[in-house]
Formats: sequence, structure tokens, C-alpha cells
Amino acid sequence: MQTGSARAGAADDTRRRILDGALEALGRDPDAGMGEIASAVGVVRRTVYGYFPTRADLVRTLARQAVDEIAAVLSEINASAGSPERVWVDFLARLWPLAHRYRVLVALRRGEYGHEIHALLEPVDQSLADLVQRGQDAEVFGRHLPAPVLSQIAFSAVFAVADSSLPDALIGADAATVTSLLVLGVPDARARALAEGHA
Amino acid sequence: MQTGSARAGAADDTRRRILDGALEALGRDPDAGMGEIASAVGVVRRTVYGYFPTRADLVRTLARQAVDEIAAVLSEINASAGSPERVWVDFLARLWPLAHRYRVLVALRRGEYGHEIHALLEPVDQSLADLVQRGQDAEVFGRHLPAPVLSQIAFSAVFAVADSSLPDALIGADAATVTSLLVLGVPDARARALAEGHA
DNA sequence: TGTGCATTGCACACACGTGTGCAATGGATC
DNA sequence: GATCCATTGCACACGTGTGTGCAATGCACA
Repeated sequence: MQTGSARAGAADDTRRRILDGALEALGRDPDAGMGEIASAVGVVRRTVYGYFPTRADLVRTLARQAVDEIAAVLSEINASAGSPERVWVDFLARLWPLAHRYRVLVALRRGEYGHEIHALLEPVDQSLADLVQRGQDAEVFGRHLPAPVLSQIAFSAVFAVADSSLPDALIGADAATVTSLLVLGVPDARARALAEGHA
Repeated sequence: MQTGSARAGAADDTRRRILDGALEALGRDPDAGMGEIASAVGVVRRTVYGYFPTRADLVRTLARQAVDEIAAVLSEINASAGSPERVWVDFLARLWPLAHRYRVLVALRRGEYGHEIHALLEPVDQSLADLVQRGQDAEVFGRHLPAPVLSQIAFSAVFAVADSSLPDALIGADAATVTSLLVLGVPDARARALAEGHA
């Protein structure tokens, strides 16, 4: 406990619980109101307003958190200077749990704060587009779609798989990785090898 | 003009214009209200209520129309008893314009009337899952995901491509077809051949 | 036993979208 | 010219979600 007092720690804990609960409530219904979010956390609506002045603030915080985590993974991986295929596979391995946790994100891009979320995601989109472009230049990714579109489709496919609500273990990161590699035009045998020979 | 009078024809026309305008308004923002829909049509809110008693009615009509058109194409194609690959390609060729027109559909599956829309789409989902299952049994589609999930991913990928808002002609049906075939695990060379050698 | 702070419970005011009622308008039809 | 009917413009009631204010409660700490 590096926090000064137990009380301040409790407040921080509540804040985190609100963030988690909001993620869960919004995951079920992207239009969930402050009341439903509060219920998911196990507190009263009034309490949530004690930590986040507006619903927009709460959603923005959530989105920023998601984007930050994804961007961190992406930039870290990008620095490793491997082949585009390898970079993508490594990225997917670390993206998968995030895609599960933040599956709201894709729904959030539409509706209400969509414009704002989209702006937050722009650097991520850019990095992905660059990566796919490098892959296309290296002839390891297909050219059936322009890089900026293809990267989006491959990216959203991962979230689509994460969103398919199957018993988590039944699908797993490998399936998502293989699927996204296929979208990118990687031959299935190679996709399977890349996905499995990762550890 | 097979309608009895010119006035009745005008009313029918207004109804169709409302449907079209609603499709466009909801395409931009799935949460568009009756006011925004009316504006998109070029009439007043009150007029829309003259044709559709509630917003839910309007949305339901739209969704039913979309599902009906898709289901019609699907059942017609399915009757042609070709190979799963060929059936899928034919389906995609005819689905593409619909995916453009009804790109709202995917957004509508979430939020508010999601449950209802989902129920409407169930027969379509079932047919697609069956088709993909046949493809997997014939070893022409991959098994990286179970058929019910894989069909959904491939299907939504088409809508994702349609939704990518690129100059329509710049992408085209072929790219969408190839992409969905890749998702299904069809080798890229074969996917390209199938998509191009269609006419 | 007091003090502090997080949480609660209820009270509002407010904005917004929905759906309805009704009189007025204006163009096409007879 | 009289009539019909789609459309309009404005009125309203209603529900729902948001955000705020304030007193009451209760647990922890000193």
C-alpha cells in the first residue's frame, strides 16, 4: 500500500470499480445510462457523479484508457523491427485480451461520442495502416484492398471474433490471429504456422 | 401508372421517399430521431408520423425490408445447388449492393431494437451457417472457427468493407468478395479467380 | 467518544425525443 | 369555383436520462 491513507485507497478503489463496472455495463449495452452503470458497480447513481462529472467524461476516460493500452502495445511492438507478419502476430497476441476487455470500443465509434473516439483512435489507425502498407510492400500481405481499409477490416475482424460471445477458451487468441492473417491475405498454411509457432 | 389516382400515387411516393430518407439518415447516425429523418426526406416530423405510427415501426419496416431482400437472394441462390464456393460468390455478387444500401443493419443489431432485428435475421444467419458448414465439410472452407461464427465474421466483413466509405467504384464487389473468401479460408489465388471469373 | 469522508437517498430543474390533436394552407381533381 | 387530401405549423402531454443540492447515514481513524 503506497497510498497515504486507507481512505484515499478506498476512494481510488471505488474509482477503479466504477471504470470496470462501466466497461461491463457498456459492453452489454453501449447506450447504458449512468443508472445502469451504477447498478453494475454496486453503487448509487449519485456516487458515480462524485467521480465523473458527466457521462461523457466517464466514457471518454474509458476510451482513452483503451486507446492508450492499445497504442502502448503497438508502439512497443513496432520498435522490435521484425517482419510485418511477425509484428502483426505479436500485436494480435497482446491485443486479444484487450479486444475482449474493450469490445465496447467498436460500438462506441458509432453513436454519440463517435467522432471523439474516432479522433482518439487516429494514431492507432495510422500505425496499423503503416504496418499493413509495409506488409504489402514486402509482398507478404495481399493488395485486394488499400492498406488503410485493409488494416481497419483486419482490426475490426479481431473485435468481431472477440465479440462473438463463445465460451472464451473455445476460440482463443490463435483463431483470432489466424482469421486476421487470412484477411490480410496471408496463405492459410503460413497463417497457421505463424499463429501456433508464436510462444 | 397502375395506381388508381395520381393522389394515391403521390402518397405511395412519399412513403417510399420516407423509407429512403430514413435509410440515409440512419446510415449516417443509427440514433437519428424522427426529426432528423424527416429533414433527410425533406418533410416535417408530423408528416412522417402520418405514414409510420412510431419510430419503432419505421425501423422495423426498414429492417424487415432489408432482411426480406437478403433472404430472397439467399434462398434463390441456395436452390441453384452449386459448390459452396460458387454459391458464396454468387451470393456476394448480389449482396454487395444491398450491403451498401442497408449498411445500417449491422449498427441496428446493437442498441434499442437489437433483439428484434436479431430475431428477424435469424433465418439468414442459419442459412449462412449451413452454407459455411457445407463448405467446411467439402474441405473448401477453413475450420479455424466453427461454422456459425465463421459465417458471421465473413458476413460482417462484407458490411465492414461496404461501410469503409471509400469512393464506391474504387473498391467494388470483387474486393469484398475476395476479402470474404479469404476470411473463409479460401486460398488467395483461388479466391481471386472465383471473384473475377464470375461474369 | 468525537471527527472526517465516502456513500446514500431524495429532492429538484432541465433538455430532449416521442407521439398526438387540430386548425390552416395549397395544389390537384371534378 | 367547390372539394378533397397531403402537408404543414404549432400546441401539448409524457417519459426518460442527465446533472445538482443537501441532509442523513455509517464506517474508520485518532
